[in-house]
Amino acid sequence: MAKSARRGPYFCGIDAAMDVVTGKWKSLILWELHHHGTRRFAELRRGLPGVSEKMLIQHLREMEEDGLVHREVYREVPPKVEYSLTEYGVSLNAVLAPLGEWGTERMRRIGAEKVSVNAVTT
Amino acid sequence: MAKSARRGPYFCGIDAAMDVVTGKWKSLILWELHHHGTRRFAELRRGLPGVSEKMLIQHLREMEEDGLVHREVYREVPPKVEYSLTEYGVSLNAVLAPLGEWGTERMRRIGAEKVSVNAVTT
DNA sequence: AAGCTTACTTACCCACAGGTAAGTACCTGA
DNA sequence: TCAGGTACTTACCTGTGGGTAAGTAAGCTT
Repeated sequence: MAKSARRGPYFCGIDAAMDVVTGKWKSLILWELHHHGTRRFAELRRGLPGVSEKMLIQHLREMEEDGLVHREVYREVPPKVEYSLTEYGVSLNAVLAPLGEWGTERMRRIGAEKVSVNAVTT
Repeated sequence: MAKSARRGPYFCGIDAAMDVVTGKWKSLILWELHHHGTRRFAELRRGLPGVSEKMLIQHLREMEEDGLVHREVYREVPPKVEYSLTEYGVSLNAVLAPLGEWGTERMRRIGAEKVSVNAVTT
């Protein structure tokens, strides 16, 4: 193991920012936490249709390492863990917003479909 | 092969935008073209220390497919090809700017090094 | 006629991102 | 007593992103 890193060296700022966002589900996790404020592990899993438990945890751990996500453990049974964005994570989400709008426009432009996130009618 | 794609379906806008930016050198190419306006193949290669010719072309082709980059061929010998950003590419770069600043701040925060892009004293 | 230039193309290879699936510990409800 | 829910952990496997390096076409220079 001993992967992780994400400490450069980088070519430029975008490079450094991308390093933290790269990962199939990271931006989605950011989005999910931003919208719900606080989510439990299983809630996140249900909110990201297709994610495997392994990748979800791995990404959450890395984002915690990077200071984007806060992990709150409640010592109960059954276990309860709540994830939320840190200030830093919120700030990242903020600068991602314009990119998100650009992407939404791109979806219109190329007529891309949206993944059905139905179910979660909660 | 027949890879490429980059047509969704996507979970959200960020997802759709990331799809176009993902690739080790794409954001750097965007940056390079943004700063120089127009660059020849070999100039780009020199501007992105470490990039292989294969990846550079592959990325340029994909970005052309995606409408971000314009490729102008001059039928001369030796061959001359100029790459530049399209309006669409420029607009992507614009929304990436805040992300770039966030990344620059992150580099300060974690004390990351910058890749030396010396040489290119041109 | 050999060599240099540019802009690729092609074949081959490896590391790693990410998926699948089973296992763990603990308690609750049927 | 046993399935079910929580939040993971671990082992294993595969696809592919990206690297290396050699080859190609065409004309100019020496």
